[in-house]
Amino acid sequence: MDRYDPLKIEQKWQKIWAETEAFKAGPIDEKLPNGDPKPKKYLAEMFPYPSGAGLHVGHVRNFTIVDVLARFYTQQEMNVLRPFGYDTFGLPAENYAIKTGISPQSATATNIANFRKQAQKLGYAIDWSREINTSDPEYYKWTQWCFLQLYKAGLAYQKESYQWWCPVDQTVLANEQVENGHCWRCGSEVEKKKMKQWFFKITAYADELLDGIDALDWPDKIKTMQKNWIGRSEGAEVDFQIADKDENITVFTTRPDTLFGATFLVLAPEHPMVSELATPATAEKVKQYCQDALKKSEIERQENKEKTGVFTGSYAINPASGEKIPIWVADYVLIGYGTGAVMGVPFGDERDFEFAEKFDLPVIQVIEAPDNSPESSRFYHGEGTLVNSAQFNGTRTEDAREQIVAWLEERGLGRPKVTYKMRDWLISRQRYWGCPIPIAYDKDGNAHPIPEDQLPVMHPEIEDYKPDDSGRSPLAKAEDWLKVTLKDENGNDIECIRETDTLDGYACSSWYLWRYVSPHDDQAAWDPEAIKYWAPTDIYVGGDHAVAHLLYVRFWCKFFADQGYLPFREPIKKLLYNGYINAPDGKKMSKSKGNVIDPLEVIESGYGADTLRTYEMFIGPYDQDAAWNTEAIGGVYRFLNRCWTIVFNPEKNAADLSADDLAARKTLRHKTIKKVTEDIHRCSFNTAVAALMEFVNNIFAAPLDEDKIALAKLLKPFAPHLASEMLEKLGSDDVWPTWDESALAADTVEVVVQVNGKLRAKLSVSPDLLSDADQLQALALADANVQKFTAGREIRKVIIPKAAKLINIVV
RNA sequence: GGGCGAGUGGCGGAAUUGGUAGACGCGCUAGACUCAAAAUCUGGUUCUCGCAAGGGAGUGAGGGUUCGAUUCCCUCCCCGCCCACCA
Repeated sequence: MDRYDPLKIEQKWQKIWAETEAFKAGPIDEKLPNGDPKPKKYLAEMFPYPSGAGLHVGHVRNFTIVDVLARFYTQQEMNVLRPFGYDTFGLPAENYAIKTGISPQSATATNIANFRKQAQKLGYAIDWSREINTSDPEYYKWTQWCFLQLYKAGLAYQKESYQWWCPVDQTVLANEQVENGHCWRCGSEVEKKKMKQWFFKITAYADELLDGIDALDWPDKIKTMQKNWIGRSEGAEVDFQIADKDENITVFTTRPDTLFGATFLVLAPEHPMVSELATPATAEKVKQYCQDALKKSEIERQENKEKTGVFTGSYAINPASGEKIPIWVADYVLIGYGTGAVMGVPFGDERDFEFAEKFDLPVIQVIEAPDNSPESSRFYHGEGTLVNSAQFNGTRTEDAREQIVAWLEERGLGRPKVTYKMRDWLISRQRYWGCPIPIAYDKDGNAHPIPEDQLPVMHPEIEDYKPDDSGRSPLAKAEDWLKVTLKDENGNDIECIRETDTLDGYACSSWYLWRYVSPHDDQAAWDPEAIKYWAPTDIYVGGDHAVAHLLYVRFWCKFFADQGYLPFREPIKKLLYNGYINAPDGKKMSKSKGNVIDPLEVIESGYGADTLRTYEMFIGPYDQDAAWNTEAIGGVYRFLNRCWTIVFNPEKNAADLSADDLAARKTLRHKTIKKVTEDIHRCSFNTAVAALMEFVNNIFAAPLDEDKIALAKLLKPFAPHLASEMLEKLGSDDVWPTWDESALAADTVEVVVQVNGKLRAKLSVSPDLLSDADQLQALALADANVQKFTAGREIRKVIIPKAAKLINIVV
């Protein structure tokens, strides 16, 4: 007798799917049989970086979620776009090249081939005709085009500033790539370095990026993280005149109501006015302090919250009180936020209070807390009424904020101001393996865009990938490639040198979801008709990049919508943020710990791809982390084996069911169809699989043909090879089954009887009785066990809720 | 320090709108098949008292609302993640 042989079945169907191009998305004008346009679903995972290690179980979870949904919607006769691609630029390939001498181009090609082969072994319903690769000139030509659009609109610009610099990878990093003062890639401590760099002006969209978050069908966790990252705060700028000088220092504050309590000013060490404010007596000390602060790593600045600072020797005038107040320099003030200068209000701000205590600066109480407030009187940052604030005394702090700003504004000393924690996106990288920036410089150093008809700026092949601390990328070594002749507006030649920095990889991934709609288009980044039909992406699945990538895609979407290239302003309708799969010991899988589970080994050990896929869906809720359980996967295999037996083992086919059994079976079948359908809709994949297991346990001894067909159809998104084999044997199509509400009602229903909320009996009654409260109550009270608890007591209340088959007797 | 999420049997987890706590799976266990084992099949499996029928306890701890709370509210404990001198 045959046995369930997953590897044989899977090979057979993978071959059929490849030969028939089974998962090619339909045309954008595809019609239903009745002539209506076919509804579409566009699903995608966050495309992988194809590492040399191949797919890991985390990829499998991520891709399988997309695959279950893609197959589910396909079986529901929708036009499904389920593409796949590779995010190939980046440091690992380059570091590998430095170590081995194998070029990133060649390593990438090898890794892609391996990833493709592995994804095919998992039976994914991918439209392979749409494969993309960000380091392919056909693709990065259009990344460069996107850059030029941003450049033309003034949203790509150069600025000299202090930047995070990773001394090991020898490149600058974006804020988002610095984690706790360490490089996100190599983990080494980062430094600040002053350099001229390219930026995208993401802050131009700060408000829209923030305001759009609430309406997104995304996990709250991600939404909160994005909000915090943008970090909008409303306040005011206030100008403090420098004493005896005709110059101002402008500060940002969210608490203008406490202005009268400002007893000093503090500037960040990097503030441009610091050296000018130092007096001959303090100059040496100030200079020393600023140099030390710059040298200090961000770690040290963060870890050591003990306030430090130095007096500049200069004074400013508090515009409200007219008092002369000292100007200090301290590293607790950050140059990148607000104006890089703050007013010190020790009474109203804990940090300013610590600073004032340490350096013996005066504290003026400016807020009186409400009587019942337990706050200490030494400082208080809550709401209250103003004191020691001249004409504003007695005003509530909430009102005073507006009034004081208005008062300042009338006198030209201040204005309302909104600031953001989010900075512009630093995009230049001094590395080889990235998309070349399509810019060249003339002999005077002026930047010129490369004309669109000369794209792509090809990535030059070089021998030596090593970066150095020159601040220039290895591209500078490609001498022939460097030189380019451009034309000025009069048609005269300009000799130029190309930009040698490359683009942050996040730029490449900021638009790939749109490339998928027309991946081989050589006329445009994306086809306007195709984008109108397919985009925005309906469901996007990933477990990483909560802020960076997912914020950048939204930014580019809004930008290209403004340019008229996209007919929508949010790129992703629904986001599924899947959890990690950890090692059996609950720790993160890592090569060094030797606890990595290799999905290909799981498949080839005999379990097959269907078991692996189904197990990863069954392992727990998709959005929670889960630990791999080497034994539990056997349970899923046994389940699929039973599915196989039901269809292929004829001995189990003899059904000899009574009329009652047949009716109960019909109810069960329709219930299961409903449960699985609804569970997939709400992405509760683990309970959908559980419902199928329950169904199989119930029908196993005597399956009907209808049961087998329903089972195979419902199973197909999870275990597509086995289900296809079953459907072929059964001679059935794979159209998703529907349930009949009327078939869900069983002949008898169970009603639970509680006395004082405790379960005392279960009654089996006809469904008609559910609406007959009196008779139900009579039946319940007649039950022997119920009477044990009601005997001799007065029945005070009987509750029969509509929503539940339950009766609660209160005595 | 701030924000978010979570805490349910030996384990992973289920309970969708306040209505039978523990679905499904692992593990364990008894039986069938077998010379035997594996595989497979059929039962049992929260703890506890009881031969059983049945009783008592029970969703991190304590309190509250309710006829009824894993679910809602308050206080606290522990774990995980994210942000963190952002004025």
